[in-house]
Amino acid sequence: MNEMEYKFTDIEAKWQKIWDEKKSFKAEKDNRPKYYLLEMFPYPSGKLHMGHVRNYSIGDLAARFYRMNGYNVLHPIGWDSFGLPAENAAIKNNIPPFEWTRDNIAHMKIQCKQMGWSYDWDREIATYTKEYYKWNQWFFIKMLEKGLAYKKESFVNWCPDCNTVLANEQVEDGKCWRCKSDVDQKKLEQWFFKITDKAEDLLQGHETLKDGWPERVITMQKNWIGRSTGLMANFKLESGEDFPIFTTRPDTIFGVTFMVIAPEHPLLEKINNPELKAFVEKLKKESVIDRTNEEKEKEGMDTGLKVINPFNGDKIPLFVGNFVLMEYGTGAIMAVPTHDKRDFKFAKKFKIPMKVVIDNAESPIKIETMNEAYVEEGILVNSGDFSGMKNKEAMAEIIKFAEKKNIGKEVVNFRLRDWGISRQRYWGCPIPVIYCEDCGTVTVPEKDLPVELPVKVDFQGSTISPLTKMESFYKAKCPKCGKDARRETDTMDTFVDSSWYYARYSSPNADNVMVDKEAAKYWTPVDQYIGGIEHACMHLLYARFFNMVMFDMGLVPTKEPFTKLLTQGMVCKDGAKMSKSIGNTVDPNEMCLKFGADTVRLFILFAAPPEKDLDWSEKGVEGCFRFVNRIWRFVTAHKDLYSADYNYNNLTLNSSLKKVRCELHKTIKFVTHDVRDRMQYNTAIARMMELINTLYACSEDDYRSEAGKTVISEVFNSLLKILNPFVPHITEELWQHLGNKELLVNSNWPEYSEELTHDDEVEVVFQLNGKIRSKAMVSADISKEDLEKKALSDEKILEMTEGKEIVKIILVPKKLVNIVVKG
RNA sequence: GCGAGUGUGGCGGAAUUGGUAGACGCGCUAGAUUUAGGAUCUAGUGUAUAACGCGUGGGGGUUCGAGUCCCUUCACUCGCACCA
Repeated sequence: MNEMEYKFTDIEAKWQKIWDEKKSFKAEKDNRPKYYLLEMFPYPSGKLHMGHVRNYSIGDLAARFYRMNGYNVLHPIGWDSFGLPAENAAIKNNIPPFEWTRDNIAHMKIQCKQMGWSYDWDREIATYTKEYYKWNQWFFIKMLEKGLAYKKESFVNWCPDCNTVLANEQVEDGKCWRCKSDVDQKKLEQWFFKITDKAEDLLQGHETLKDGWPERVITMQKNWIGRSTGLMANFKLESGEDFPIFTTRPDTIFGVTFMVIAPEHPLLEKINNPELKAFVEKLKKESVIDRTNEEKEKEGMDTGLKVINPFNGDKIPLFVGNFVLMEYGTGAIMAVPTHDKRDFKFAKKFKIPMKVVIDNAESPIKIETMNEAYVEEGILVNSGDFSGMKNKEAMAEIIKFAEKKNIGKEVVNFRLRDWGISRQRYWGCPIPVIYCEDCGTVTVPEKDLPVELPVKVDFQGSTISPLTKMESFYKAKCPKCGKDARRETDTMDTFVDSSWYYARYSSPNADNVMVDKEAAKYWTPVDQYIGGIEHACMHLLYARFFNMVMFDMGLVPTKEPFTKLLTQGMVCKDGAKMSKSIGNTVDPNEMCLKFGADTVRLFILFAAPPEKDLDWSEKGVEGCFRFVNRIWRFVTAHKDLYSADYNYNNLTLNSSLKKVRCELHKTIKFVTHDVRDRMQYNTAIARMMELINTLYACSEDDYRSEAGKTVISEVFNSLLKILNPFVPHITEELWQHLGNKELLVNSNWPEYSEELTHDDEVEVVFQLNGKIRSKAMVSADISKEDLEKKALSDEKILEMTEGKEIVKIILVPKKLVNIVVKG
């Protein structure tokens, strides 16, 4: 066997074992500046997929980079281990979710180590352990005490055949994915977190995040929160009863010709009309997504009731409609068909009269010829004293008028809804509440926490949560009066688990507190967070909300949990997202067996910049494998020339060695910049490939000279270090081959000399009217005058400017001379 | 529907501040080496009716100069509150 051969399997296993034994990545508090790098923790689905490989390879590169740059790096991992897939697997294969999850974690942990990711495994956490979810329960109680948790009735997708709640993704075309029966909307008592209480804070926080977060994530969150100022107008029913509605378009209030209420509106219960009742029941069955879909036919029916517009006294009909949601505003809207697309369609369908109140000065609007709503700006008409005003100005004026006349007031409204956390499922954190006939809703006392989730369960092929059938779980004593009572069998949304895990990593084993304040003070906030863009609104908003509450409680030192955020793109193949259902997945394990983890990591970092979608290509992986082999061959072939204590005293370099050295320093400069300032890893790798190409281009004789040995030594010394965060195993092995005793992971990132990055000569282009006509090599420090002279005396330029008038000359040092000519 | 993105060679992508479009890699072509294949090394590779030509989804604009800025238009992708 050739000892020069690159045996990646042995090499990778060897270094993984050494890092593990030496606990090379253990993070402990010390005097160095800390750097907390976190990737969104995985759901233990069974085995790693390429999305994981991408996410964690990006993070690992950064972690290793900051470690080499003198930071005390915290780089932890854990498992988001509650959730629906474990239940589905349990029903299908008759394995309890606990066992399924535990085994998946064990397997994926091995896989993580095989990728060479530098985690502090002593800080591993899993949300399905009682040591973790106990603090979910504790926090829930705190939220309740603060008035930030409450219970209310809310709707769920309900399959009457399976007798169970369905997630949105389990509803396909309004039918249950398992039994294909029609899905109902069922009203249930559910727990909510009052995230709307922090809506203003969440918006304000964006100010502190704007330097570290992608602009588009902030924009998405702002839109998701959807703050709008509008008018709460006091319409009245004919009976005199108050009927307030919220509108963001008070300027159109004189044009209201009908009103619409949500099918869930309580007013409907008072109307005794069997036909209407049946219709309302039908509407209630539609899912929210369908109802708000503009494509979908607008359904509605006249309730027979009339409403009075307090601004002009108009008596208008009240409809019930599927597109109005009880959750938003007051569950009722005023409809202005002439100036709202949805209202227009609805009015046409039900032949409701219309009234123009905003007119276009250039081409006046006529109702008879209107075939769509006029939603542009304009001048108010038919609007009492406000007629003639610009509609934008009228908004504020009408609100002012309403407040003075006491027929309405300015209200800030949010699109953001409170966060429903109840799940009628087994595999989640139990909600620590007991229902007593006498005392009502009673929280479980802190000393009795955690409320343990039983792990020995049998689904018996059914989708219904086993907790509801398990007496030993739901039978409880009331903590207040001691009487027999019933325990809550709903569990928490798994987003609760993932809303504070980043803080837990600072003190993962604390058994008396949720988060150790001192530890959190040192380690949090997360300096760099990395995960998919799909979490832009939900997870990232929930976590920010939790952190604000934890900040208020003094548990964490900052309001915001994640200083910088990187959203990585998807991994695609054949033009579509890699997914099991499409069947275009590539198994990371197989790739590692074929090429080694170093190559797989390198490819995934090289194929696209982190933020963009990445196209998987095995040919591309082979290309990276070639590059890794080129490094291996070059270093092993020249290792006898290396010495750790090289120096350049009294040495002069010939031009090719000078070029090698210049390329080295340029490479260090650009890689450092790309990794630290731009997080643009694909170009960093391209730079290193160029350096390897340069190394191969220089002659053996040059390398074998005294000066060459010194250059080789400097090159190896720096190159292996800058390559290390990308391909940690092979570089560590080569580093050892060179005779170094210290681990490369403990070495420092190399410095570069700015002076050495400068070329003696640069190529400058000569343009005529912006088009390149000639090029020349010039000394890098040529004066402007000389450069201009050189351009004007260039043969090609002389030829082409002959007989023409030179109007202007533009000079960009080291780049170009542009001569502007006339005629 | 609402919200957010992306369009550059045969392909993945590069171009950091408006300044040489196509770095780097894949693929392809030729050569060297090899019994052959593979591997490796070297050279070439946007297009072309070969010109002071054309070229960053299409059209228009600003500028000495536009992939980059502005207007407009088309196509595709992702998220939407019980998947995580």
